[in-house]
Amino acid sequence: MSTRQSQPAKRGRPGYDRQEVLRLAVEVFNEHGYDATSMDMLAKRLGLTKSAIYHHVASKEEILRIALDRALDALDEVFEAGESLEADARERLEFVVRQTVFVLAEHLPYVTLLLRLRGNSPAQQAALEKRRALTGRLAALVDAAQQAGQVRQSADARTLARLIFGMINSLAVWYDPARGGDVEALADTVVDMAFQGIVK
Amino acid sequence: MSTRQSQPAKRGRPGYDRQEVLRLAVEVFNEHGYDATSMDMLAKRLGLTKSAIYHHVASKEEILRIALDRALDALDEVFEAGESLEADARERLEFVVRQTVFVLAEHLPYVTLLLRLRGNSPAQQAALEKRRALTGRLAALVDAAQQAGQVRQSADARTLARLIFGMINSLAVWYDPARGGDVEALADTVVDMAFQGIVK
DNA sequence: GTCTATATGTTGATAGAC
DNA sequence: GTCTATCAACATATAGAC
Repeated sequence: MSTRQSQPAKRGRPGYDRQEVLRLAVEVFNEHGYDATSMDMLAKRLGLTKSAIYHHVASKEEILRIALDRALDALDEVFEAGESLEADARERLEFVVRQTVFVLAEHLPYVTLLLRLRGNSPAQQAALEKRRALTGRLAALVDAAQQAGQVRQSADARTLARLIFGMINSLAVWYDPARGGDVEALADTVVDMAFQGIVK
Repeated sequence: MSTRQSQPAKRGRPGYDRQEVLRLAVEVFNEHGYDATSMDMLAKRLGLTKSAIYHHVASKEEILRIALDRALDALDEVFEAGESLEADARERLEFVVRQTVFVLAEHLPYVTLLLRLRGNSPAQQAALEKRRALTGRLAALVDAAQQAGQVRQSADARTLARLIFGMINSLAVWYDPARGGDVEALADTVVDMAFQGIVK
């Protein structure tokens, strides 16, 4: 993952690398919302001055861009893997739903940030566009399962996809990795809820 | 609802009442997020200056408070009605799920605002607290249905309640009252998804 | 009921010393 | 790699004229 392990004990001045700045910045963004977070709040969390942050990153927006890419890349990988599975439509769909839960749980802060965007800047708009694309891909998987007679057709694929994502994405609101623990069980619950609702 | 109808044709100066200021303000809040919305943006939407707004409302936060109350009151009514229904646990739960969809559709901008809060101010924190209370009440309804053997017990009531709300609340992200149209059908879809997933 | 003008603080970002 | 000092822009809100 990271190219170098952090020093065993970093005393005195922090001496942050970009990874650590990113991690803490995303934490603060999620506490107050990206727009409501000032560079000074970031500085206080890092134990630095505002100016010092600009040694690590070019701008507030750059931090956001990198953080969003991390979430989007992880989600993209899930679809990539799911769509190329040698299995029937229902199994491909189930794979994507289950793995998306794992991505949410594993990269929770980054995905949370993604899910709360309003599109107030270029970086935000680009991310929202990619989110829409993912919804489209989920809808395509649902549609395939409908064509195969494995999912009921009383509702259209896009609506079902949105409701499924709605369920999964709600994890960002309430899932606490520190407490929750058993992600496998959670993924089972989500898959059960989704499928026993849409399977014919 | 309102104590007086607006004039048939208001030419020239707008002459807003609080209702209209509220409606437009919530619109702008939802476009950019509450925190990222300045009084000047509100002013421009209203076709007034910043100062003029303060004739209608005491502060930016007051607008938020009134808007949130509107959403919370509507949701509260649904639970009040559902909990006092003379029916079995499953029917009470279904009633609340269905009616909540209607509330979302009818008061969409106000509920959307509520669902996007981060707790950055007293008014926001108070609203989040009330939201948590509603989740608790939904969990209680799910729990009752589990006790009655009408809902499977492989997952705990709170998790199921959160997933159901996650599904419903996602409407705020994608439902477009101008296009969508048939709310009855949508409510049916949501109820079907929720129940055929959790009924034993 | 809206305006201009202003008070007072905060914003993201830069310059330049150490 | 962090600091102090500073900038222009913008924030919420108020005072007082019309």
